[in-house]
Amino acid sequence: MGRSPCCEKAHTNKGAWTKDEDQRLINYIRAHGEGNWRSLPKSAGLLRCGKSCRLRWINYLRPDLKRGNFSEEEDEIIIKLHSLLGNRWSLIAGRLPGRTDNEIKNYWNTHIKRKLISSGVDPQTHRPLNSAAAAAITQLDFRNSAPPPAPPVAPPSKDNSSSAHDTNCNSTTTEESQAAPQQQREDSGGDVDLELSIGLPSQAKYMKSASFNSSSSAESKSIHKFLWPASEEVVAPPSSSMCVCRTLGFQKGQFGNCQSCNGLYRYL
DNA sequence: AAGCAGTACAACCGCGCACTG
DNA sequence: ACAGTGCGCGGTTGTACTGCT
Repeated sequence: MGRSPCCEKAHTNKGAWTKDEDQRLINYIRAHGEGNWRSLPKSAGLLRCGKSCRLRWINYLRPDLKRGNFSEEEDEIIIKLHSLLGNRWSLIAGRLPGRTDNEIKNYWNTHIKRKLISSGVDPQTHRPLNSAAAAAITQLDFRNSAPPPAPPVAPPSKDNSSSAHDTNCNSTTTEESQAAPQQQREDSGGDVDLELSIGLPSQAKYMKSASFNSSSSAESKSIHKFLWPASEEVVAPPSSSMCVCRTLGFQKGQFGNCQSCNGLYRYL
């Protein structure tokens, strides 16, 4: 049972976008807004896949994009968030206005990874490189008992990356999720200290993932912790129900006060 | 100047989830 | 409950650019 292709590949352009194509896309979105990506190319007179249009707009043409080099501060935020979230680029991008997930992902792979390695830090575990092997062995020892205190970083395989990470987050308490940053602070001489506290973003997609089967109160509390701005205290919502911040009318990715739990939440 | 290797980043691809009928 | 569709995400690839020999 195959998936229907997102577009007629035989009649679509591929590769670099021309200025004319960019202009058509910009004009169309200005007039009609974002969305309906599948039908957009035809309506806009573009011989492109809808997905390609969406990507071009989000990663390159959007007017609110901040082009140019990443600042030192942005570097630190990315490193910090990656240590907490792993390869959740879209979530990391949500904390960096004007930056896209693709941009951050590329920047990570080409700059930060190398920077961390050269300073003796494993970019996946955010631990000192020479102790990474020991950490792996330690994790193996946990396999027969409780879930290992794995670093909050997605493993390379996509199939189990999100599930492993989600499982970790779901049962993760604040102190657990801060273990890696704490380690990093010690390892990097304490130059990165954004005081970020974090838990699992309460996205329905994560709640519904195959790995999410938690029902304990502690875990259901932890899944209500959201990405927190620096220096904000993590406060779990008072009830185990879904936080209502999805209904408060925030723009996607924005932060705001949740009237239900009186906390600062990010609308996802 | 030419060739090569390394780097940067735009774009593509496949998959999973949400939504809808 | 189920299948089809659209969208978003993360991983990967392709290619232009840059620096070195």
